[in-house]
Amino acid sequence: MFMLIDCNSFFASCERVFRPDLVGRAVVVLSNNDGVVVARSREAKSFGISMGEPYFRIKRFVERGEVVVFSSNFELYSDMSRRVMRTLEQFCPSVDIYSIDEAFLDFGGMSVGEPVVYGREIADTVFRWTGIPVSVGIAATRTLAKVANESAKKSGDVVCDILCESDRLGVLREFDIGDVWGIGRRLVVPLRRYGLRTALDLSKVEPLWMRKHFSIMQERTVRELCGESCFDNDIPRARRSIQVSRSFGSATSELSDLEEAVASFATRAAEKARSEGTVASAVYVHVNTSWYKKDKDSYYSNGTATTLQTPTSNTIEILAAARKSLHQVFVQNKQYKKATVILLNLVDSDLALSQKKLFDDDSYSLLRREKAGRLMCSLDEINRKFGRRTVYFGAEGEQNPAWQANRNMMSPRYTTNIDELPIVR
DNA sequence: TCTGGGGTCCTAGGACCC
DNA sequence: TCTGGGGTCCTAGGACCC
Repeated sequence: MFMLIDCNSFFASCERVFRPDLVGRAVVVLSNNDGVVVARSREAKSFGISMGEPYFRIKRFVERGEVVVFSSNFELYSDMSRRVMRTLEQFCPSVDIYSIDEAFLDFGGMSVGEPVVYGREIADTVFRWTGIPVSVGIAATRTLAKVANESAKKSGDVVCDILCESDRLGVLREFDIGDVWGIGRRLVVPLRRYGLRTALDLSKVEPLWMRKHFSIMQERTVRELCGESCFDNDIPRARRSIQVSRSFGSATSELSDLEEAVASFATRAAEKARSEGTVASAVYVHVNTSWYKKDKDSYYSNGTATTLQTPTSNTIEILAAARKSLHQVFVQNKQYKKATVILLNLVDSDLALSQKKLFDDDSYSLLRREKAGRLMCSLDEINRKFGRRTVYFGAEGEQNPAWQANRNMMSPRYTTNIDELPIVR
């Protein structure tokens, strides 16, 4: 038995926890740079605001006071997510965090009494302890648990249980094939051509036919819909890449601006790698102009990777590689709107070091690497203790440059910053 | 005027090996 | 007419997820 716990309108719900005056009102949260809508409360959905809708198109609602809008406050959402996940751990020994707002509880063959009652108890507790409303889907496989969760949300219930055969068939029959987990926009088109409309239709397809015409992933989806668990023994592997990218507040054609932006992103990526104990083998840098500008001929998008001689998480080495990549893709007279830095082929740093010792007996270079490693540790420690950017690299430039993203409507970091705690009068 | 960020996996094809 | 068999590694592109 699996339970999928999914937070309702997660980012919007986080904002409402500290703004009870917004309960019952239409709330939306915007992406970075206040670009598009990424979360909507139920009330906002009823205004016809869709996911990914550009902000400027819904601004009129905001100006009329009908919709309340927030810039994204990831520090708050990450902390609230952590609280929700901690709560879930009280209820199941195996909590698989699938994204910032959802987790699979894997009960295996464990008995929890009446599943629906247990599911409701989980939802009640999460709400009482964190203020976040959740929906619960219960089924024999992860894909079916996703279906059940959607179904609960659609019907306005908190819990949907499709463990028994008749419930499974009943829900699948009403479930659109395009909403099935693993069936995206592109696959829906050919599937419909074969006459498949609902999740039930999909579940009746011969799995091997599915593999032949699509891929092994879709074959597994079909099996999962029939109750055969195929995604349950995923060993949580360390991620293989780290990406940091941002759209700019305003476009720039200056190499020096891009150098600063890329250096900032590369620094952030290296910090992430160190915190996870991994080292990168290559640094990929990508830049592009705006896709939406009228003059399509001037659109430019290009990226390239620079290989590191020895895999590393040392900011100094990563900065040098990122700069080299940037210089290879930069061209004059383009209005750059976004830059991306990706650390590629991440491997465990201890493993990489022992290999290096095995094949490289240059003790001087090893000593230098060790010293550089201690320097990075000290940087991280200082910034952790005294706040981000207490010490930083000159290459990152000053605070608040032109390319920095707009985030003009951000709520306080209520739970993570001592100066921004909510005040109760 | 104004359009996000961060991941994963699979497949096909080419280069190369014996 | 007919053109081996079995592998690895890498990359680009396409699909998916939230």
